[in-house]
Amino acid sequence: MEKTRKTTLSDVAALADVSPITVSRALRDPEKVSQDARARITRAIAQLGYVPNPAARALASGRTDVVGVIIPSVSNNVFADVLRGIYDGLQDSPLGVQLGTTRYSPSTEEQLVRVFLSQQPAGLIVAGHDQSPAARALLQGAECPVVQIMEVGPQPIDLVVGLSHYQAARDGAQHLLDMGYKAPAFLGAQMDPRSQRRLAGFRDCLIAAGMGADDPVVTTPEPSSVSLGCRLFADLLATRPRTDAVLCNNDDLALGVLFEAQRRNIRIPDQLGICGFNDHEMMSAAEPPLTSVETDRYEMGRAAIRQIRDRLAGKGHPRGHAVDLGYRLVPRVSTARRD
Amino acid sequence: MEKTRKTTLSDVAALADVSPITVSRALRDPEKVSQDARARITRAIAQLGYVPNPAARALASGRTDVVGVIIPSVSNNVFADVLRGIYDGLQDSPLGVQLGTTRYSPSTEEQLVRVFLSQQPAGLIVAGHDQSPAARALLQGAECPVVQIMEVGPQPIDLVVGLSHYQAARDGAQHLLDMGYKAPAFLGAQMDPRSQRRLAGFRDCLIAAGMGADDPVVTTPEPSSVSLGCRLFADLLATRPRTDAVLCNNDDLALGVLFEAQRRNIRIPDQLGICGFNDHEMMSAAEPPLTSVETDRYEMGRAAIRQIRDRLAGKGHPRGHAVDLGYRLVPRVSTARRD
DNA sequence: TTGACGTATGACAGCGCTGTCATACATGAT
DNA sequence: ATCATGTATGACAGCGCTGTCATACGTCAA
Repeated sequence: MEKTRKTTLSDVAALADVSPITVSRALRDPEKVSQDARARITRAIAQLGYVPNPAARALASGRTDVVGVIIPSVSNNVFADVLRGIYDGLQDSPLGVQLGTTRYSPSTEEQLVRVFLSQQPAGLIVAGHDQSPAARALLQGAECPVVQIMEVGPQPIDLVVGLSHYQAARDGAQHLLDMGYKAPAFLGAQMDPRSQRRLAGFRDCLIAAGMGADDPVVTTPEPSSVSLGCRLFADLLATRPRTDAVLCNNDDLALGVLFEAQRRNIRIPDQLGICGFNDHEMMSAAEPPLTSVETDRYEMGRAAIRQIRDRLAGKGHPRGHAVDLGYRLVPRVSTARRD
Repeated sequence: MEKTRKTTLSDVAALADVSPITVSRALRDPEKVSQDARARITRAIAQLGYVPNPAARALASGRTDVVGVIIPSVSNNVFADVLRGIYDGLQDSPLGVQLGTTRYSPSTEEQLVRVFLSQQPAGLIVAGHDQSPAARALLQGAECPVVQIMEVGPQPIDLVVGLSHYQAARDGAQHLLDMGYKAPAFLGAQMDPRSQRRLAGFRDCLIAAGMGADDPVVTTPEPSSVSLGCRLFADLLATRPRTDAVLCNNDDLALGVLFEAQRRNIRIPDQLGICGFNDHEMMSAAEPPLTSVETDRYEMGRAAIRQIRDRLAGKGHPRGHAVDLGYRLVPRVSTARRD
């Protein structure tokens, strides 16, 4: 490993005929440096191809330009959309992203929180409200802004951007009843805490409608997929053949249900109503188009970053501030039963 | 910002009654420290809740425990799978991930390469072979292992894990001809360099079959989606009504074609053959199941990390080593034309 | 003229860790 | 007894930057 002796601040300073501190200031706070010096410094930087060393900056200042993002998984397209929002929100800022995935394990999450906080990040984004007590304590003591995303809930750690999964699912279930379906069921995979809340919303809707005796629910802890939607729907039909509608925990499952119904010549929406969750782009393209509960994952990421940037700029919201992004039921043909 | 004066190596050293250097060694190279000292140090660390400062380590050693990953987009499920492989490959290692997205822009990519390299990463993973000359030069001069993923190609920068998109698409096109389709077309979105290579494979297959005169290709630079598949297919039918098969640049488009065909009562596979690309999980679940060219995105991520870890451990492959993961045509009902 | 104040710049020390070299002692071969 | 070798540990300096305080020089009101 031959060291090429990277150019440093001092090299730039020497060439620009100022002290290193002035260069440092010119980089971070150009206002504070005279036009003249700034011009010479800029030229010297270009000439030497100087690139600052983030580790040195972090060590000296105790801060970094990295936002930690801790989510359960990258292959869930919900989080892919959130990440896209995060990256777009970070445009034209010096901030970068360090990403960690928990695989839905609270202990992994706790470890990631510990590691990320040790890097003294500019901010931290974590998914959900179900951190372990130790992780919560760590986050509570963090010196940087912390944003919990995906869900609004009681007892925020710091900032929150999300929606009520309970209400969203409850509205989805109500929609099925409103459209005249008599025996709706719930299909769920990957039953993480948010999925549990959605299930609770479904159940409470049925109870409120006087249909609480039965509990038409098929779930599995397996990760969600379209194939799994096919299988769960098959299981559902085997045990509850009179089911006439399904509220799916997410859109992948809903798509699987559609395919399985097509295979069995079950007519959508007359014999079976289908409602998904999140309103992924494909839902409107399907044949027939599938009803879903729209959530704005992209905006969730953007808003989270906005919270952090505002806070860093000193004009942010105080602790406990929550943004409820809401949701929107998007009725399509798949639940438009003709009576 | 009240500073709580983090506990440092020296604090641990004092408590364990050794010098700071011994603590440092105990952390990085436990073999080199006596049983006895190690036990005392471990106890002291636990007692003080000591967490190392990565910035200080990076500054002193000139290295970090971060692997930079530069990909075009996170919302493309191809890259989501790759990322999953990367994270799984990083299990039980001290390495973390810093993720950057280029949005398919070479200049953004170049900037990310610059920024990431300035952090002196443990390794760098970049998608594709189409970096700008400046980015290539930077990567060539990098002191860390660099892995180009997705695609095998000429003139690797360092290490490569990928497959031939040209060949894969050519085989997909040949499959359509083999199944008796007479007028296959190509549908493409997001025409990045890899897509261009796939298109070239399609074209060369037709030329080899003596069908080169016509050029049945509909593409758009828009990002891919299921809805876009519907639209491109509609466009295709409008201009080339005699088309009897489509090779899609990816699975999203293929799904869109399926839905649009269903809407128009076009029978799959007899009136229309459909072949996707990547073989995303949903392809086998569709009705009818959709033929696709399988690529192992997950393994691509894992293998890339394996290359880096091996290299860091000193037992890696030399510069220029390429792993061709291949591909596999998975024929399903959507191309099983009955003659 | 004097002092108060604002602006541009610099000196100094130190952030927490590791690379390098040195030291102390034990072991075994000669 | 002598030396080479190996093992466990430590001293020292410094990685590249920034926080803090100090300095030099102007400007303006009294």
